[in-house]
Amino acid sequence: MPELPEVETIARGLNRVLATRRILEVHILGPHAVGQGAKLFTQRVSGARVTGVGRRGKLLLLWLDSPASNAPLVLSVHLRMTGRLFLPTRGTGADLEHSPHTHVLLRLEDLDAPLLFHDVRKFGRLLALTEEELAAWPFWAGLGPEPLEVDSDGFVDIFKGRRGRVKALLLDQKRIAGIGNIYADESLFRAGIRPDAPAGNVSRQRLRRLHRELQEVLREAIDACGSSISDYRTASGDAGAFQNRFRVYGRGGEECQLCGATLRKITVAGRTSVFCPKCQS
DNA sequence: ACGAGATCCTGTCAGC
DNA sequence: TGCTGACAGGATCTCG
Repeated sequence: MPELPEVETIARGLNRVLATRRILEVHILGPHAVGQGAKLFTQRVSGARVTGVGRRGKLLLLWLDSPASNAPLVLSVHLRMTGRLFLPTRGTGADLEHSPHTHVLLRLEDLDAPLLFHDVRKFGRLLALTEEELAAWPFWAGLGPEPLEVDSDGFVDIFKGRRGRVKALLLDQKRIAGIGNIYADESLFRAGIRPDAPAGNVSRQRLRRLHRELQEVLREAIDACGSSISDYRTASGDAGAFQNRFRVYGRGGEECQLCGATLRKITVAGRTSVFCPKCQS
């Protein structure tokens, strides 16, 4: 599931290859993938030049100079569960160009391989927006701070006086952007906080530790090019490596690496959550 | 303000 | 072998 480190890895990889290139052709094979309708999307993206690729939360952002618009446009891509935006190479994903799960195909100047949007579960969406439209998009406007930019005090304020469970707040993109199930569970384990702890009951000191551990696990995961557990791949189609360093995610029933206790699996905020009953309180 | 549950979607896997 | 049901989860919605 692409979360902040995975989207960051894809953005960096795509930026190296796509920046300054012009999009020559737009092929929409699965119209559901384009939230605003295929016609407007194609009109805006065709002929546009990519000026840069970035990220905000879990959103992948391609900045465009488009002949269809006087002002810059942004191509926003939310990968949700199984979405991938990548350039197939001979070794990786070349066969996916003709996959029934490839919903958008972009041809760029001076690139043999097309840029593919591939998404088995069809939850991902692409939007080509003006900056005004982006600013007016409720999801965008409501995004919380970036976890690698928010300072300790700002982070602690997210939880202060709240009755919700600490993991539910971590997953809420309006409170803090870019965290999903993997990095919520991993950071809570490292900070010694149960996922179902009421946020208001967690001490300020412990929340400061969560801030440090969250930033640390995100940086480690970015350095490892993200976690590949099912469909996620980097922009060039390679697997990430952080899945080999999970301490709790996906390990329910196994022994805790720190104390040997059996890791418990519960549901919090509708998500499977794994934690150590001895190390996390 | 919060939580629980349903929704969307399909590949994978356990169980019979 | 082949079927069935559970499961995975990000965002959004409704209901309590």
